[in-house]
Amino acid sequence: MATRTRQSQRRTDALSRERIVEAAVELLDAAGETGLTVRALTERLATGPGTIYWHVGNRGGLLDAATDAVVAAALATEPAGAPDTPQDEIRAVALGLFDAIAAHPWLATQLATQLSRSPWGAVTPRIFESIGRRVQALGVPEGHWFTATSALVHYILGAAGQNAANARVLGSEADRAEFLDAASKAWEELDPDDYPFIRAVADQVREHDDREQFLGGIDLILTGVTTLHLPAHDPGEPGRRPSPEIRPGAAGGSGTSAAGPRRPRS
Amino acid sequence: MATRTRQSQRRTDALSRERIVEAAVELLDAAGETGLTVRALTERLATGPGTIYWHVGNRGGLLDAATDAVVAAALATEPAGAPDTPQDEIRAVALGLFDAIAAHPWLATQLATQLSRSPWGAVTPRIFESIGRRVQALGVPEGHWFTATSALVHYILGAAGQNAANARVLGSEADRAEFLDAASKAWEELDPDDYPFIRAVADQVREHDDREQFLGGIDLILTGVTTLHLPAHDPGEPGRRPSPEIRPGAAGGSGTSAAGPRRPRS
DNA sequence: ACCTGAACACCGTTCAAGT
DNA sequence: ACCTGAACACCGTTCAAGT
Repeated sequence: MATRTRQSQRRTDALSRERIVEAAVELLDAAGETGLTVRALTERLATGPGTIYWHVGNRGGLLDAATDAVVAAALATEPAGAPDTPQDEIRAVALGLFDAIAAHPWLATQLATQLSRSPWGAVTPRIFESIGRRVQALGVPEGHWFTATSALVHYILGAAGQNAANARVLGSEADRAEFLDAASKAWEELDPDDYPFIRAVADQVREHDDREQFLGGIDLILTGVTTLHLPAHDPGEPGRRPSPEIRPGAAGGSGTSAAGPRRPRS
Repeated sequence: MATRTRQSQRRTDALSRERIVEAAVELLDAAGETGLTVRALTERLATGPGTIYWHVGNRGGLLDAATDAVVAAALATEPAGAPDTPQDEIRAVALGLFDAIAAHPWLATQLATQLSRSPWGAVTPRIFESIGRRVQALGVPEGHWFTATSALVHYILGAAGQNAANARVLGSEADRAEFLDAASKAWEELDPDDYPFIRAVADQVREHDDREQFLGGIDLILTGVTTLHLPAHDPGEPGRRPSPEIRPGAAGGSGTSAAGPRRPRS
């Protein structure tokens, strides 16, 4: 399924922007960001560079379009039917992005780049909107909407990217233990005087389950979100608690584990 | 101070790895990641490409070294003297990275790339270690160390990167309102049916203060961290609260605004 | 409207040769 | 040990020319 040799037989149908983007995603999946070159695309689609530029502008536009397509597909898998709690929906959206980034590791860098180039580009608003709406639904006061959504989105993209980096190296499931072992070995080789924390945490990393760990972070932030807003709180100064009391049942807490994500591997 | 024309006069002193990295940082600051080319370096240092490769290997190594140098400098500015709470120290480290990324916008993409390529590279462990040690000091149970540190680090790098992207566009302080205005205008132009959340949040963004907003996110996560671990909690399943009760004063709460960061602009 | 392909400027990297 | 600079393979992009 990977190496369709399309280049020798002549195309009869017209080339479209979608077909070019599709081929770009295939190249990116196969060889990462550096694998997407105009020339490689040109061969795969049996055409000339001019065609690419006519349809998608330049390489940057192509990367944006590929990113957009994959993220849109991931976000489109909305929870079918059953009305979940906002927390569960946030977990579902987060896991959807987590899996998309695991399947397309180039997405991580691409999304980060897009966020720190033109934050109001094509894909980013979609992600913000999807998470932000659920933050609203949690009952978070308006003054915290942006902060809470930012914390969730940045964690999702960052943690998923880091996971994809690990996952990419190991291919088969058999390599997994070996790789994680090597990684935590590398950690343990760091100077114990300079890196006591990392050495202490190395064992946890070796034994953790990716998705469970990821969701743990989501729940941590959700707990912060639902805990932080107090009745007598001034929204004008977000994130500063004027008093140390915490209202217990705020907006449902972080998770009853209901509609919990399908258990991952074994 | 920017355009020292070093290229015409002959060097008398030997070239060192540090001088090359220093020049690389200058190029990156001036023209971003694409501004760092071996040829540009070659001109600035009045030497040939062979010299660069002899000292630093390849372009990737140069980028890593530049990132490492800037981040190390940012982390080295540890709180002098006064014994702060772990929360305040985390805020200080976070602000240090925030400012470093604001001063060197290319750092954001670079750190993200480095994290999602070899997460156990050169710089990343330093950041993890710096934050992780304070998470330990908060009294977080060992099972949550990695999750809590990940949430903080990913938020810090992601939010700082997004801020740097905004800040870069506007140069002078006068442009600021104009730019934020344009940005939130762009948001408001989005289809109201597809993007109700973003439209609703646009005004907040226009009026927010960067650093205050950033710290709000830190406090939100810190609240989650200190709230989530309950006495009767099983560390084996991180992030899932077995019961909806919340212990009030957990480990100090999120912040009394003591030792608060120097107030930003006006 | 859509496609071709030669051509251009630029890039990272190598390496034989110098001191 | 350190530096030079010509050379190579490759890249994104343009554009006159075709259908």
